[in-house]
Amino acid sequence: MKHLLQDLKVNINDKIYIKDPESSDLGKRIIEHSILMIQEIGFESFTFKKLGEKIGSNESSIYRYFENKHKLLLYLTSWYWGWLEYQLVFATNSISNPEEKLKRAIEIITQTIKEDSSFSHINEVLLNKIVINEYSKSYLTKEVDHENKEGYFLIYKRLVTRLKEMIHEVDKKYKYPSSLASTIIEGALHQHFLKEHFATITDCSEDVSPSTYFIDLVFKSLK
Amino acid sequence: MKHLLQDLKVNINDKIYIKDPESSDLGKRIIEHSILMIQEIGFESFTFKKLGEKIGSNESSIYRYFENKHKLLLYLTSWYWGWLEYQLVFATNSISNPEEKLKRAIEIITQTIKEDSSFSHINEVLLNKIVINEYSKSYLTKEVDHENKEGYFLIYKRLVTRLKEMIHEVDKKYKYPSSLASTIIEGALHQHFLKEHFATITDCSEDVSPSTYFIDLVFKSLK
DNA sequence: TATACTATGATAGTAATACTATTATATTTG
DNA sequence: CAAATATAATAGTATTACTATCATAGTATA
Repeated sequence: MKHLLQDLKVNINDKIYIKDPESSDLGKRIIEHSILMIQEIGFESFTFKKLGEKIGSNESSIYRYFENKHKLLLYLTSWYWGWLEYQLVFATNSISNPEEKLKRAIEIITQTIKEDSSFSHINEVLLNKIVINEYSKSYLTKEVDHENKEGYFLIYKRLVTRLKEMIHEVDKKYKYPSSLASTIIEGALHQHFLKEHFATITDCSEDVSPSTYFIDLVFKSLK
Repeated sequence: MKHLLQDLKVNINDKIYIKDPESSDLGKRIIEHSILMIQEIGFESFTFKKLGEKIGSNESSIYRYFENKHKLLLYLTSWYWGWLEYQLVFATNSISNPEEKLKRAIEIITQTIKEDSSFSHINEVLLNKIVINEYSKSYLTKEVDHENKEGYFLIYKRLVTRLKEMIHEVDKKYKYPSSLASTIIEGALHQHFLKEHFATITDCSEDVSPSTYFIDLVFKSLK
């Protein structure tokens, strides 16, 4: 799979950035080190000034790529969802049995990302952790309706819709395929968070993965 | 019910505040107007200075009640979960049939808060909206483990645990009662958010309430 | 009734944040 | 080689998130 993904470019809404970070060396360093830094100190403490110092560049140069750190977060999380969508399509495309296909899809979506894949400057393991800890902040804002109209959440919504369609294929009479799909995707992030920080209110642990729980939940609901 | 609740005081961890806002007129105005203001302009734009201006008081006086706006958010959301816990216990206490009890519990937890109840200075309708839009931000921080140890999320975790126990009473063999309980509570907030802002990825709407969806989901999973 | 204590308010000040603007310099391209 | 472009350096602004100090009004107490 690695070499196939090598040349894949996740297509991100170009209103999210001012200058495409994939188009230059500095841009790639911004992406690479913003992931490391946000994971390390958290999104609230992260600033363009600190990032500039880290990559031996200047605050003002980073502002030429992204309007502000909120847009950078939208970029990173869009990239993540786009990457996950690719994993999903790639892994399920050849499966014809709808139950098997859905099961595999849930596994992909709820898994803990374990190893680095082929994008040299993007660490998906850390990016997954950032999504768990920060994704909600990208849409829980007063600007969400406007940003949604601009298409900033398109990749995420497309992923939910893909999952919804797989659910529908398994049970055409099930009444809440969209809600179930959005519950799986958001709920998986939440269970991963609970596992790390509020272990008493989840059954997920070293031994029980969110995948196991969600597969059980979904297949009991269908048919 | 109203007069019964009248004298109820939600018991909040006293490390969350410096001075109990329930103990003075200024304190109550801080709570009342912070709810109005956070709902109006969002938590990010909300500042103690603006709040001071609104209530004809001073920034420095508000700092005598809360260390910072994060702690104020913890206070407001703890109050909300405490209030909801009371609603839950009150409404389900007399029900002996476990299925009925659980069904009623899910209804309480996933409902849209519709009318003002008896707390004169606290608007639960707006507070519910704040919880939907801002609650995640209170725990998606780098300080979460420390604050959890201090007991800042106790009421929330207790509510999840109560729901978990009700699930367990319905199906003692079900393997994921905690995860299911936390999924319902977090998922309900999420579905309410989607209904308002991302209607295409939910089945919840004017006609279909999150309650309907979650009751279906839960009872199909049990027994 | 004097005084002491408490709550609140007013003012000032600080470091950091989140930018914008301008100018300088290095690199690429035509 | 000139021109265009990218990046870096520097400076400056308004706002935020506080802390500290002092003044004052009201209440409790001796």
